[in-house]
Amino acid sequence: MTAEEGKERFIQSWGALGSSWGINRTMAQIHALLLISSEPLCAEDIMEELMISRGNANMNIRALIDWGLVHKVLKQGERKEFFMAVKDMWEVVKNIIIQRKKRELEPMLKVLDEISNVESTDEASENFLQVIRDIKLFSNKADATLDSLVKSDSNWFVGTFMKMIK
Amino acid sequence: MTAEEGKERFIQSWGALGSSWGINRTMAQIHALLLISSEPLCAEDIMEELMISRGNANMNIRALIDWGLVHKVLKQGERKEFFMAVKDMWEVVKNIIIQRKKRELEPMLKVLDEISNVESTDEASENFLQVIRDIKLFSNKADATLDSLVKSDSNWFVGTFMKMIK
DNA sequence: TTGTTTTTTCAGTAATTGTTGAAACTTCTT
DNA sequence: AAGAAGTTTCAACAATTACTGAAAAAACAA
Repeated sequence: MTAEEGKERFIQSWGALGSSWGINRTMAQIHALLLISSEPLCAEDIMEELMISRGNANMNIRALIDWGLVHKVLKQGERKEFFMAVKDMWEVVKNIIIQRKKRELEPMLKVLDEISNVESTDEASENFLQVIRDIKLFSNKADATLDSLVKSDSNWFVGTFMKMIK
Repeated sequence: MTAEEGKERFIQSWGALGSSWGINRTMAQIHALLLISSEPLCAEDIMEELMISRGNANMNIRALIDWGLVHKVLKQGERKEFFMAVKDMWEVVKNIIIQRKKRELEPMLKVLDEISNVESTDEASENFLQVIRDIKLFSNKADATLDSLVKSDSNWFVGTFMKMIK
């Protein structure tokens, strides 16, 4: 396999992985492309490499910046913007956790709180409340755990965690 | 909020949550419905409650069984099948981890292995290889960590983990 | 074996989600 | 201020994904 084929393969796989996690294919592919690029790329580079339109490129680049996975880079003497991916994997995963927690886990916790105020009348609604309480308990633990995880450093994950739980 | 409204709310939210994680809305809604039901339900119950077709119900119930999130229950004297969700949240999350690891993480590890065999010719492909190696290292750690997590028990998660990493 | 009930499959269709491309906007330069 | 370079927006369109409903298959009963 040549380097060129390897890159192509990686971009495709990363795109497919994104897809199955609710991240659109193109956004994941742009991320992959920037990850493996040694130089910051501009919108045109990305459009050309992935054969996508300007609008598509722009929207997905903004989304990546929004997720904290890509940074804007200004080259002196150049007017246009260049983009560079955060390459530290721990940083990448941390940012994804932070964003998804905020966008998905926290709203769910809010809903669970609201729901757990229903008055239990019969056996069926008693069961309902019990399930909601369990999920709430579990979600709160997960929330707290993710907070700690995000605060801890890469070394901790790569080095210590496995010994602790083995 | 009445119990009925609460249930409705929960089913909708769980469906939306599923959506943003690459799980189809209906599958997540069926899961929600079974979670909060005190009795096992049959296909017709589910079709009626969620206003979906028989085909849709059937396919998504099978998928839930496939993921280990729902079990088939046979009531004596009844010919048709009934379904019951696994209600222990730890068990639910564990099964989801097992499945997604198998379906997504492991194939990605395979791809990374293949890719990391490209010969490095120039500076650009050297950078490429370095990124791939980093991702591989990180993914292997994640893989091992998830294995341990799945082997550990609920109590560990709910009780001990947070103290350890604080 | 034949009829009845239940489950499964899948081609066609519907709904959702993602993409394009051109116009509007912004920023910079002279 | 006018033009050039670059960025953003979004209505129309395309691609993908999900759902339906009816027919086939399977499971069971008499």
